[in-house]
Amino acid sequence: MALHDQTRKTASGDSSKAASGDSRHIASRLLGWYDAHHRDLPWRIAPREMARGMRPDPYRVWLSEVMLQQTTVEAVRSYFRAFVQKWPDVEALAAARAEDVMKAWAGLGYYSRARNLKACADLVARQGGRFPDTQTALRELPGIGAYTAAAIAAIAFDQPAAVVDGNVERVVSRLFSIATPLSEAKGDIRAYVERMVPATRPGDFAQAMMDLGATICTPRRPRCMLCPLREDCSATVSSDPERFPVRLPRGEKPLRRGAAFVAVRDDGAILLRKRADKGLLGGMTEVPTTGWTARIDGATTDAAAPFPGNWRPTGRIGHVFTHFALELDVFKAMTDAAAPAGHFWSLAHEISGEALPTVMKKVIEAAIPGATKKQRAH
DNA sequence: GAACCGTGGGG
DNA sequence: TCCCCAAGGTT
Repeated sequence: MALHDQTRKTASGDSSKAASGDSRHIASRLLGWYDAHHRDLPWRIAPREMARGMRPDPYRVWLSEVMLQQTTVEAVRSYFRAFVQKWPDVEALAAARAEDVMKAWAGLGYYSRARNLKACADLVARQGGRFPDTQTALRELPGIGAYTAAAIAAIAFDQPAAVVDGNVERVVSRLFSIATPLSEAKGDIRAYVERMVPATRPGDFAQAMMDLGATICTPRRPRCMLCPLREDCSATVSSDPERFPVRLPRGEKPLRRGAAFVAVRDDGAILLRKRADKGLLGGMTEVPTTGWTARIDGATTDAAAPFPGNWRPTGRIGHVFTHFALELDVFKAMTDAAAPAGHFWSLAHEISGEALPTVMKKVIEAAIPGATKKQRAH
């Protein structure tokens, strides 16, 4: 695969350090920065503790890495705390009910991660409770792809794996001013990283790259003046770092519409049902809705309501998913009917604990303000 | 390779 | 308000 021209540049006598591609130099400088400026994270063993021989718990590394897929550190913190408190090790998670795992994951998004997490825990527990320590073996577990396998191998098992995530892609594409679109440049970026990975402290190197991307080499307004790789970076020297990485323009998000039905019993219980295990919001709980392309007219509404009743409009909510936006007209009715097949009544004090994705909490809040908030005992 | 799959925060 | 996009994986 075609590496960029940094090798040639160096060989042809470019005396400046910029874009010199001195991989060893970059790694050691980055590790020095990491020792002083690393973030303190609940799943991380700090450099000083690593030096005293402490090692991260593979279970916690795995759990955090899955939670962190396409998700910010701040969003993950409270979920990670709750998970390790409920399920301290992989055997505990394997013993848990899948339904409870979905409930604990509710709100974090990308719910297939939760299903794969549970499936992975079941597998690992069945095989003795130890995670595999190689990239290849890790890669075969559900929910673990190229990135996560490399991250676990490096961080938990001290292996010199090339860990390439969005942060690393951004840092490297700036270091070498990679002008080809990111989708095409991934191979080159990986090759650069493979050369940079140090023989010692590969896990800290991986985390250092990601910390650098998250705190210094940010997508917008990078803090180049604070960057330990400033003198190695072609983007700060010769151009505008915000230009990299180059991304292709994305398409328009279509708008879908539908109606949602909040049936309320006299005691405040709400009628819910479980979604199919696969696809959008798979395995999560919802209130009954029409299809999400439906026209909002009387016929559609009556046909899709869970039962005939005095459905009254009570607002409209909007929600944006990865590849479409959704508007739901919310209808509400009081009833004392029995739950139709496939549905169940959730008592008022249970609603906050249900496996409700955010869009469904919005729907319920539109009909009954405060219904999804945790009740304070008094 | 491309589509699908959530949510929240920053600018 | 709107746009960007984050420690990606699966099909």
